[in-house]
Amino acid sequence: MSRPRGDHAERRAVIARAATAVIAERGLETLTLRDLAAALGATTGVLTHYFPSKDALVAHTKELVFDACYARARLAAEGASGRDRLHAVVAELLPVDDERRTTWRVLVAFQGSAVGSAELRRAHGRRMRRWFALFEDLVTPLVPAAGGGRVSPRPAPGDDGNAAALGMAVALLVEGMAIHFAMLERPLSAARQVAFARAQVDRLVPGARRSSRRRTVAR
Amino acid sequence: MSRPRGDHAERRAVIARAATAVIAERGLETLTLRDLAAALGATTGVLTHYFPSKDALVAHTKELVFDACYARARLAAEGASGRDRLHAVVAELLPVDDERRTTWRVLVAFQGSAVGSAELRRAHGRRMRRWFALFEDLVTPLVPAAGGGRVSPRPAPGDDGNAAALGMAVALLVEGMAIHFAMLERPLSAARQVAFARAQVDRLVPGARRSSRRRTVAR
DNA sequence: GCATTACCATAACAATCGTCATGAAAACCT
DNA sequence: AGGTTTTCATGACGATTGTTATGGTAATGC
Repeated sequence: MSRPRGDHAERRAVIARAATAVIAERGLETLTLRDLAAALGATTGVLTHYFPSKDALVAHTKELVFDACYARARLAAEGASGRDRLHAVVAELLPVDDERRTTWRVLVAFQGSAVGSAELRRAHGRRMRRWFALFEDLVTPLVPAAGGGRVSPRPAPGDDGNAAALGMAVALLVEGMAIHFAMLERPLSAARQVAFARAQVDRLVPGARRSSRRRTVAR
Repeated sequence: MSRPRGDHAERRAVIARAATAVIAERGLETLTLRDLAAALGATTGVLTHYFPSKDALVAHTKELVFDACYARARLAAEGASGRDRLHAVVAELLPVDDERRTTWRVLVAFQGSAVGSAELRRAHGRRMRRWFALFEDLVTPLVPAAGGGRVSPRPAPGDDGNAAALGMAVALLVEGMAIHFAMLERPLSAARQVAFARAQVDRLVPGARRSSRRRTVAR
């Protein structure tokens, strides 16, 4: 048999990227294979060739968008440590440019489309758990005492002041801010977004005392 | 001309309530006038009689859901003051029962459908601003000093540690928690939700020192 | 009591969408 | 070079959807 001309996966990624652009602009409900093909400068024959169905195309697009967003966050976490690392990840996630703005809008569209299907809700929950685990790792070295029950004597299942709960809260707060900024008509400047997000995240994460290393190294 | 038999607005509200149930269960993209009429035990003739179009029906449903949610929050705020008031509003909003869970799921679906339309995005932004204003009111009496620039000497436009920014952050955090809990397959118990939300909100809102009035009056 | 109007079921229409079959052109392997 | 396979355009089909027209029934006003 003959080898495929181009990279099959790369071709699928190109289609998925075009799909993200169309979704961010015209929404997920009005996404049409014909419109998507037109955005690619092609016809629906391309789409049916690389994807068995529209659902498969949309699912693959969703995976790519989330994975890219998550990978970018993990990459940003490698360069620093401590609070700077948390700040770096937050700054990397915020919708400060067109690419990230479309990313968050597409994620919002996918989240909205997940309410109608238990299967999609479970997948959404799995993705959220990955975010929570990531932010738990970011927050753990910042929480003052690991097990020194300051206020809560018992290590509550998943509630009180442990690092897991704090990471979950930070993740939800950052996600909420990113979504809100991404949905704004006139985008907020990157400096405003980063300043606001850092201030609120720092409020949420303890250890702010003795943080007189004001406006630290991170540029 | 003859008078209308029943209350026209009430009939529209009944239809909108049925629409919320259908949307929370099967999603917004798959919402069909025929399905909605079947859920009402009627046919599409009812819908076309009370709404000029499907878009009008959906828009009215969205308004009703948001207004009910917002009114419930304001009502919960009337009974208490100080930090208890904030706690009461948070507990009132969390998806601790089926009704509130469907409310949040429908709100998520509407948020997702708003990404494709600049008009809907603007309406979404207006609704968010109402949430921010409400939470700013809740948080203002809790912020230590009104204008005593503790860290920020200049009153930044909307960034730093003022009550507006804090209210916005609390609103986004609460919204994020509510959405996350509402999307879970197996719902978290009301006690868990309230305990987690209060702990994180209290972490975000200053003045936690001297709050040794542990687990206060609110039941 | 009669005309009018609200209320709603029914059915048909036009448009749109995902899917699939067909076929042609280009690339690949031997 | 020839056969094979990938790649993709084209067009048609069936299903579904929002919308509209039509008609009937019951309630209301005069």
